[in-house]
Amino acid sequence: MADGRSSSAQSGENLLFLTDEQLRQGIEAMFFAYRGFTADPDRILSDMAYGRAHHRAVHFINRAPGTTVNNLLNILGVTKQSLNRVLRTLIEDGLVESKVGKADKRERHLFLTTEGQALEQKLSDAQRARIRMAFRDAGPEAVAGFRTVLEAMMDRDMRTAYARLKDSGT
Amino acid sequence: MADGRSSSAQSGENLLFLTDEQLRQGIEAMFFAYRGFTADPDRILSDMAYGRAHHRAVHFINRAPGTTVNNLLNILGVTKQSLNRVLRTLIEDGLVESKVGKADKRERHLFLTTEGQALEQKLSDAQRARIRMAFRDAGPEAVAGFRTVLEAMMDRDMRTAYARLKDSGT
DNA sequence: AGCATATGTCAGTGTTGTTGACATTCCAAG
DNA sequence: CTTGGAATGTCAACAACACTGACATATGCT
Repeated sequence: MADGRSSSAQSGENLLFLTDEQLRQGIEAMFFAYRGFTADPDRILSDMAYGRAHHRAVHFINRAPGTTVNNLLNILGVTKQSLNRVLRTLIEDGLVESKVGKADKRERHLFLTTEGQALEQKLSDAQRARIRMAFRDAGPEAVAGFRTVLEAMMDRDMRTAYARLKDSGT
Repeated sequence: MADGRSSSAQSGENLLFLTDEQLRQGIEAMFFAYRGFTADPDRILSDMAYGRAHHRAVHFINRAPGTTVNNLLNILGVTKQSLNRVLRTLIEDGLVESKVGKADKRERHLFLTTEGQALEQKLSDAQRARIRMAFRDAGPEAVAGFRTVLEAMMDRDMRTAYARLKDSGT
């Protein structure tokens, strides 16, 4: 585990894709790609008073309208103080509406206003355009592999959250 | 471009993997996976006075020993002030050594000390362990697709930086 | 009634990023 | 040799986003 070539070679099979060198390339690819992944929305947001955290909130509220604060907290994996700061500004600016729950009045259900939907569209369009191009260039098999690997590197909690969103989206 | 189903259907071919729904799932997969990607090193770093930026600096200095500050700046895509703060603490703590260039004495060439290499190992091992597991579970074809898509979503600059690193690693 | 849950809020702190301004060192062109 | 520009370092101020800890309020459940 210390020679830097631990996980490769000497295994009859074709495990060359598990070389430390290959892993490191995967790590660096992930690093560089994530920058591209966020670059377009970031550019749009930097002109406004919002940041990446607002984008994430708006994205998931749009994805699951009526979601509760607690649910959003779990998906985003941040503290309620951190989320609250973001939500407050979004509500003040009229992009998000917070409705008291009917069944359980402690809960707040979150919705995008028309204006909020407009922002979500704008950000999504920019991000999707890049991903669409990347997907198209890479082809369907590559995309399937991409998704498989990403799913395999999620934490358990994230994987279930991801699966729940995925299933609800049909 | 506004009906949310713009890029799918009506194209004789099998372009269902370019549906807005599929793109959105890819986006969410990327979001959740990146959290897993950084989770293990982040845990280690949180016990020390360092953060993710220190990890990145140490990673790339280890990757290309003797690299200049300017080169590192381009790879990391941050301002020199931001990088300088990180480098200063790493140098003060004896993890990184900065040597004045021979040919051009304005340049500083960066190297990891033994202690710095130890930290890099610790962080890399944690991160690689997860990626290795993900790669193994997904299999070589999926990994190839993963890399293809990631590369396709990089900015042009990042793609060349990535390629340069990749080639130098043989 | 009493405890737990869901949410909101205040105060403080840390990491990482940004701009802008300025100093130093040094190569290279005139 | 002087001057302009490149590479680097440093200082100050600030913003975004995360954290912890503490506390308040309203509500639900037993």
